[in-house]
Amino acid sequence: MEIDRERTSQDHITRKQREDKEEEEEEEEEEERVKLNPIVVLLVGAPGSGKSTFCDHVMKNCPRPWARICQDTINNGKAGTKIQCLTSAGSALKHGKSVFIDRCNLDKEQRADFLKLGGPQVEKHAVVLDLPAKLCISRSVKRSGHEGNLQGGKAAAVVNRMLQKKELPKLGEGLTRITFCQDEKDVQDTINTYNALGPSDSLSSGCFGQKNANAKIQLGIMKFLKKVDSPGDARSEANVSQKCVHNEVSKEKDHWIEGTQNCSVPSGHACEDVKDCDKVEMIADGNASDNIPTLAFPSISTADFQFNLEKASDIIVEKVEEFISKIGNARLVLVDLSHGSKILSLVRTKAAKKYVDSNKFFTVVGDITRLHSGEGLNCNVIANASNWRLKPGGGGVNAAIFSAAGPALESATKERAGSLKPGKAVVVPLPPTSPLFTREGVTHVIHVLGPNMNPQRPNFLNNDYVQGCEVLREAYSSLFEGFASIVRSYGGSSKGSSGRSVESEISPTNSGQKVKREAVYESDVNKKYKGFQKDLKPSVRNYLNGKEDLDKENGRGMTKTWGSWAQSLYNIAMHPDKHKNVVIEILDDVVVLNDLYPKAQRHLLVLAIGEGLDHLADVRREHLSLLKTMHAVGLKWTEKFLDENKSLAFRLGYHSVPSMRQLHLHVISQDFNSQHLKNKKHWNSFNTPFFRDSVDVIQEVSDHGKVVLKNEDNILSMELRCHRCRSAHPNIPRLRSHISSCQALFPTGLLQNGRLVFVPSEDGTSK
DNA sequence: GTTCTAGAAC
DNA sequence: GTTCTAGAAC
Repeated sequence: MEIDRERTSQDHITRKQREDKEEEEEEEEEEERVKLNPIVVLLVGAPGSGKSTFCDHVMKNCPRPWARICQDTINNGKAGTKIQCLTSAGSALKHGKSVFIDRCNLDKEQRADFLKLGGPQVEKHAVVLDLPAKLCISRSVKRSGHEGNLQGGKAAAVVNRMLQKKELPKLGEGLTRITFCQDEKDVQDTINTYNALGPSDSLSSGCFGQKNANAKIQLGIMKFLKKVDSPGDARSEANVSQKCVHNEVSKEKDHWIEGTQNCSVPSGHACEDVKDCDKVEMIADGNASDNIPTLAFPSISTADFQFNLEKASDIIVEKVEEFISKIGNARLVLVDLSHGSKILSLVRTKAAKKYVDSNKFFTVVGDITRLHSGEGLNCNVIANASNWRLKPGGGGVNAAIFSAAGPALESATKERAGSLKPGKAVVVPLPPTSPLFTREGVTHVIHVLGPNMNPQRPNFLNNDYVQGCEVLREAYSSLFEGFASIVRSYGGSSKGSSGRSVESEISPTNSGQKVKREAVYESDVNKKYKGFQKDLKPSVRNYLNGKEDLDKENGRGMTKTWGSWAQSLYNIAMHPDKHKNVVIEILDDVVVLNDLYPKAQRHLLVLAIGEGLDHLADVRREHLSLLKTMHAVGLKWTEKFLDENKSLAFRLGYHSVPSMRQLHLHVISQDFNSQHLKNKKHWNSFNTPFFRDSVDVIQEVSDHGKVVLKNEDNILSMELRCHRCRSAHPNIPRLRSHISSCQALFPTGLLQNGRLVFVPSEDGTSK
């Protein structure tokens, strides 16, 4: 009893001392912890993605103390549990060590407990090693030391399974910083970042390195807007993008109208730019309420026709100066889509030097087909940098204007002229039904053809700038004269008719409009080219009859050049009757043939008959019924094949960027069982977004008048994934072996909207 | 589009 | 040594 009491008392003292000591230690630890500012870094990645290697590199070189919590080895060198990892990590944090959580952490649930470690005061980072599945598989196979196929296959299966469940981390989970690594370079950069992290340093918060869907869209927009700056741009692009970043993706308005006198010469400062913005808005607001006859024109010949920019800008300023005095109060506006446009900046500088009146001539960054709706600038006349055939197509301004104006412009143009010579222009009154008329208030389009310095285009001048400059001057003269004739014909006398009167005369509701229009129809400019049209028709006919030498004279659709080997489908489309050995069906608008190198049991091509339809990029609303015909013919053949073999499934679609010229629809069974399927490009061209389902193409053309082609550069060299279960495979032979037996249901995306054509099995599934 | 082939990857 | 890819030529 006595002894017991004594012991109890001793126990009490010991416990008390122990508690005090622990408290002291905890306080010290806390101080140490605060001083060391430890962080938790979750590595996120499949086996073989390089998580441990990442940790090793950082722990070797980074000056702060680290603990690596590895679930694979936490149990005395063997795999342990998540609880063990959490305990161990908590303890390391208490000792002021920063912690690497070296486990896959691929889904949110797996990460959640680790994100509670150390409470909110401990920063949580994620480093996502999102490397190609193929690389992870091959590394994990290698690491296991078993290179036999069986082990390799197992590793692949494990990695695949994990990657399919992968949920990329988000800041909302409780992370303060996320770094995404998609290749070895990203990994090395991230290692360097963490190596440089001293004991009390911290890294900035946010997401880094993510190339997510959003980023792609943004890139697409940037490409679309040609925001990729050309080298030697007179303006600092950094200034420009900072200046108006709020406008870049959303609607662009006003700010981009830059008066010549406000142009910032070579080294513009940000503050000047802001000033410009303010000034510009003021001008634009003024414009919105008035209706001064205005010609918006693109720089002629400097884009696709590769005319020297310095020389072109001299000529523009010279010709503008010459005409500005002749056209009364009318205005000329040089338009370019690109913010960093060199031609605009050259012209602004030169016009400013010559004191060209900035009320009568200025430059605008914007879409020439949306100057009213997009920029608040009323332009009743726009110029088109045309091709000699005066047809839609090609890229750039010509395609944009024809597309925005709708078929009305093409027919109205046809009435005026059939073709155009370099240096000439043709004035085309825009029918009031055209969206350009109703939406943008454009009453006339003036097609103008400039000199060509591009060897890939018709009438190449072979660097002869003496002739080139002459033709370019002539082109601007023809253009401005055409514009002057419009201004005159609307009673806008060269000397000071009011803008308002012009507006009233050309208003769509005005009954006098037709008469006024007729006046323009008979302008000199037009008479001249009606004759010319007859002259050139025979050559056009020759061209249509297959004289391929004339191919190069076709100024449209020339953004892509086709090698001689790429012409066979085109030749078949032009002369189906001469290719009866390969053609299995000839209809009015389409030809059907088996693919010469089928990539599946059934693989045929429905080929469009008709000139000027090289590929999807040429497709416009006017081709909608052709697209539907092609689809219907494809479906008809699919049904025939399904009658013969109900186990097949088919997709009908187009390659975004085909190798062979002439629009062709692939009808292909989804077994992909073919000796001709040999490489990544073959696979990915049918099993990534590079393959555009016919139903989607039809929808898109119907909605937008054309196909939006996102040119993702590496899409054809992407990793190989099964089109059914989406598993990744290291090479073509392995992939083929997998798809020969994969019975997974097709992804839901394919089962929607009739993208996949098949005979449903009795349980209603796609097999 | 395919074929050919050097050389990387296994 | 064999398999596979990727770039050039056509």
